[in-house]
Amino acid sequence: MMVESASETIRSAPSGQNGVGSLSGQADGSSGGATGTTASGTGREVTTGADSNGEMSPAELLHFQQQQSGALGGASSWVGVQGTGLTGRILQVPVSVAMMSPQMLTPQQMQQILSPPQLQALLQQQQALMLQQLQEYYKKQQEQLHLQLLTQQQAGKPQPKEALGNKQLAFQQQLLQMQQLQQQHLLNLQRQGLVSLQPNQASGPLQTLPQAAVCPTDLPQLWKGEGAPGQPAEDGVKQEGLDLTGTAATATSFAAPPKVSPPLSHHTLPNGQPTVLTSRRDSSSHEETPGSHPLYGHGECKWPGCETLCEDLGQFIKHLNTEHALDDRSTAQCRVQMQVVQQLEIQLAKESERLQAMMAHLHMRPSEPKPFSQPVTVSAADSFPDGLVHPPTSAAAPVTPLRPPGLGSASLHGGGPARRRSSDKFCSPISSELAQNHEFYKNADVRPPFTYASLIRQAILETPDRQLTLNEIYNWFTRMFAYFRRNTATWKNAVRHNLSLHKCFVRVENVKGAVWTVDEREYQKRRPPKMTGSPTLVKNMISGLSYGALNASYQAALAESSFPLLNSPGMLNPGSASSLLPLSHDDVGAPVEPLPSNGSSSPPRLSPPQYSHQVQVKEEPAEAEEDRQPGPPLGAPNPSASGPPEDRDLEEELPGEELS
DNA sequence: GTCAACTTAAACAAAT
DNA sequence: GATTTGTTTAAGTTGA
Repeated sequence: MMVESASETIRSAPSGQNGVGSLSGQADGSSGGATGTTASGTGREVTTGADSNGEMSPAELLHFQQQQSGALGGASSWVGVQGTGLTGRILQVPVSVAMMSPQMLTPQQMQQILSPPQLQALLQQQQALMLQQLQEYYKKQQEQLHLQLLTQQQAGKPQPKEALGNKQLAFQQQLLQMQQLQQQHLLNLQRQGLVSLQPNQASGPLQTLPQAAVCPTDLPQLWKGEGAPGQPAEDGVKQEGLDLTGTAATATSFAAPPKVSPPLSHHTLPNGQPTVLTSRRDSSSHEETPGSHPLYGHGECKWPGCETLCEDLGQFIKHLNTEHALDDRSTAQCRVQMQVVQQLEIQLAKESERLQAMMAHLHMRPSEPKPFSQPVTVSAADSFPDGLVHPPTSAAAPVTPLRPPGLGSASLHGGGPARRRSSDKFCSPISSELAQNHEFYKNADVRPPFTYASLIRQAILETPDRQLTLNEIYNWFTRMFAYFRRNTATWKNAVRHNLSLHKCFVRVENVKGAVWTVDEREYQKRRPPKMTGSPTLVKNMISGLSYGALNASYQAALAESSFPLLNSPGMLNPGSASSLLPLSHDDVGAPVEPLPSNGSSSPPRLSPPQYSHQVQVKEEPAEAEEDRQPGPPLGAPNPSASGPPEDRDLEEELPGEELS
């Protein structure tokens, strides 16, 4: 299908289509096509801008910038998905081809048709053409900007400093993006095997663009001393050669995982991201490490594009002073590296903003933006949810309740019957857990780490009269959990199954029809005897629930979840006072699912009116508690009691009762 | 390895 | 007759 489509596109390409579609189709389906569209638009826009007289309104400029951002976004997505060389190639090809039109041939086809020298000549010609257009465009833009500045100054209406700065910044970013496109284009060609970059093969235009990118303001010191803004520093350009190309490759390869095999060229990509970091250190804390050098590591020079082996630091220093002295070439390389860093910072800001938006969307109460360099640390004293600080009523599964709901690996769309085996019986009180993470479950498509039985029980107990129809139970599930808004047939069947299977759920006929109630005694009977009866086991559980273990588990879960903002107070605050129950042995030894106030430890308090005409459908077991439970299923509301049922349960649930 | 709890799926019947 | 509700059985997984 895709092959046919690609072939069709290829055949029709000469009639006017660009080559993006053909390559996209040939390579891959969706992703390539999408990127291709963006790249195509960018290329078209660039051409239009270059062909025009250079006049571009702010709106057009913004549009152009957005398109460029889109193209870069495509590159970013390539960064994200680039697990294989093929994928990266797929997504990158359209950018190249969009610029290589109108040949309308895939690189492979061109390789078949043309000899390598012809290919290189062709590519260089195209690059030169494209870059010439770009240069022309940017020169005009720069002139226009200068003109505007002058005009505004002469008019005595100086534009607000901030506006000017923004404009220049935008312009700078635009230039940087174009540079990246250019560099990526080169890298694409390398990856496609169309270009085997040799040290002196970096064409002039490839290097002149950075010169054009020189902005009259906002340039660091290193930029000074270069040629006047807008005037290419030809000397520096000519000397850049391979090293600059290598740096350019670095600029694009910072996002490329090392898995991507280097291009056919024998010139390997030098230092990916570490180069960037090294460069930053180079400019900031260079002299703070006398015993080492940020540009020296693993016995080789970390200068972008260098990788010269140096036996020791002395040799490296010597090499550094000779090969990377303060000259035009080094300055140009440093400049490129700065641009790389700037671009990365811009990208970081974008991603950070995106993360904030995502968190806000998920109602995760985004905290103040944190630098990503900040490690995710959880202070056990102040960050644990309340249900976590005190041993959450059970020791058996400390991790599960600690794990921010649904963020654990086992609960995220996990497959298989056992994915939710974080049994409710060993979890923190479901109601407190739900209360804490209500918004999360409500909005995140995450399976709650509770059993159907516990959820059904919770649904019933949440109602004032402790009874629900089946449909109301359904509604509660869908209302409380985004997860249950899909696969309705499955979980509804499970709900019905659980209602029928467990004796703790009692069907009651009343005026409304059939409703379901909870027999807490039966529910508690589901607990494993060993959990309630064995003091030794309880002791072990207590020891197993040491604070440190909790903390470690939670931190591990957090690290696993990659939701650092869950540490925000909104998610992990100590919780309400009601849930901050003392860490009593009762909690530990007691059943995980706390008994409601009308549980076994206390006499049945209220008999809801509806129970007067109830019809006990289910047959109680022989040892049923008719003797001790004269009334209908326990689960009747306790209006007099304050606070969540489980809180009362924790207080009232006595081991003695549980042992029965 | 066994057992209990749990999940999922499915079939079936009764009620709506 | 279609849908909903309720029951039951079976198979599989997991943790104790």
